[in-house]
Amino acid sequence: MTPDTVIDLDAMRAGAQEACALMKVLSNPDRLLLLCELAEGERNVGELEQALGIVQPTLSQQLAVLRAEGLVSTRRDGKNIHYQIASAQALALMQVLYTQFCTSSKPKRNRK
Amino acid sequence: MTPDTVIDLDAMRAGAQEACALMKVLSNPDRLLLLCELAEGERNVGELEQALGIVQPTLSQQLAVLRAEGLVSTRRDGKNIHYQIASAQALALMQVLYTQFCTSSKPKRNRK
DNA sequence: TCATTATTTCATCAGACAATAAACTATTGA
DNA sequence: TCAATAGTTTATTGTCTGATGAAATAATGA
Repeated sequence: MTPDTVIDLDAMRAGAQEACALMKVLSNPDRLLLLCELAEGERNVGELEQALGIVQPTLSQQLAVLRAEGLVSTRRDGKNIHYQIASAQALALMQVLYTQFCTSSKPKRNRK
Repeated sequence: MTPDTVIDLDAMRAGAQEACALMKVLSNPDRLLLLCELAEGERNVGELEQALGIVQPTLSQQLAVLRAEGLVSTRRDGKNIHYQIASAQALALMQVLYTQFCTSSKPKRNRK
């Protein structure tokens, strides 16, 4: 009875839902910067704070979001907690974003 | 006076801001589906409604968002308004999302 | 001009998100 | 055990988003 299109729709919706979840996490400049930084290697919270200039509680809050969504994983080393990217999909997306927004035309944007 | 890192940060922030704007638009399942559908070619509103099963006002509202962000453009033909994708960046992203979330494992999608 | 079809806009309300401050937990070293 | 450092959690509040229903606009054909 139900036509193919309905089946298709369900599959599409499921995919969209999943993709959307990732988009949501990436739709915050701080989180984007965090992933950018982490894309270059493991960092602890202090390093992230210093490199990106995000105030501590905000930073921690956004890291919590990344953790909750499984985009990063952590490793404790004494007082410090080291973060690293844990999602191949996120990494793939970040790569595209990088080539689209950080390398294209714009020569050397030096503002201010 | 201001160290290099600050310059870099500004550039990074600018890029993140821009990328973030696109992520925001993509972080809604309906909009994702709309772009998915449009990625296959021009469609008018009625076709989109039928293909995706999104109720009219919501559909129109989300199309308005896509328009406002310049991700789609329109063309009127009598009573109908045809939509098409107008952003190369969006298209690039959609492609990655498609391979990441729609091709893996899941069977083939053969629409109507 | 009037009715109809196609689409958009407006208004309302509930739920999600972000910035900030304050409190809390864990680890190390004295 | 106490103080200090590194990070996280909680609470508050203002803002943004999205779903929905109702009204408005545009084009066509009778």
